[in-house]
Amino acid sequence: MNEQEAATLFGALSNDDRLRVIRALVRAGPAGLAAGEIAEAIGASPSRASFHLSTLSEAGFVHAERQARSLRYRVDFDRIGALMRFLLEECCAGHPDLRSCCGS
Amino acid sequence: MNEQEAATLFGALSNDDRLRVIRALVRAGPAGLAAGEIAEAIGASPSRASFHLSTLSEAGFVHAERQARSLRYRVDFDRIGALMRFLLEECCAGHPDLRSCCGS
DNA sequence: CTGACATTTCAAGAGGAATTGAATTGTGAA
DNA sequence: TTCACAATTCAATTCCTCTTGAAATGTCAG
Repeated sequence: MNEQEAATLFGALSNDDRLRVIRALVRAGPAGLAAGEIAEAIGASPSRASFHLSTLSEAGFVHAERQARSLRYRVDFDRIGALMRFLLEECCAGHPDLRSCCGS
Repeated sequence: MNEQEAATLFGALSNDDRLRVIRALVRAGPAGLAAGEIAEAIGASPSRASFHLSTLSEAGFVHAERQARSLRYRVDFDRIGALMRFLLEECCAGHPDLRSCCGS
């Protein structure tokens, strides 16, 4: 992960619709949510939800799996963790002041 | 911190110039860096560096203090930590899979 | 095969973000 | 005061992102 890639990933998080998508998917847990359910959950049209889902998918924050007529999305925690690690460790050089960010 | 604000803050991180600025400021430590030094460090014109610094400053990730003819910038770790906490705790509901992100 | 449903893709337009170089502001030295 | 320096601000341009609604794709039931 370099600055270029990290910037793209942060860009995928820089939208409140997309943050709501992630939140909804976290709430849904391992079962995930169908695209239509996500659209309804965040109050967006199917087309708009699909646009944001493809951004999140390209970033690797979510993955889709076809299930009958639906596409079921799940969140990828590892990918989110990798971005956090970049900012906290690589970028911020493991600065002690940031160690407390995880509430540990 | 809500999704709207968090999205804005992630937007401030969604640029490789600005990530390099943060990295440079972290390396500089408490002493901080003058705007001109930052511009040189990231290989940008003074005007371009200033543009990105103002974005980071509005987001609260950096703060400036005048020192003679220079403006000295420092990174705000608390602000970065607050955003991380939002994603990890608020948005991601403290999901166990993300607990490992700080390498603790 | 036909029809209905779930979702994505596409084209067009609106709005915001980034880059450039010139002009401006603020600060200090002589 | 005058000059030089440090940095920001501005205007113009370009580029990218987002939104919308219509059209296309893929999937299944009858």
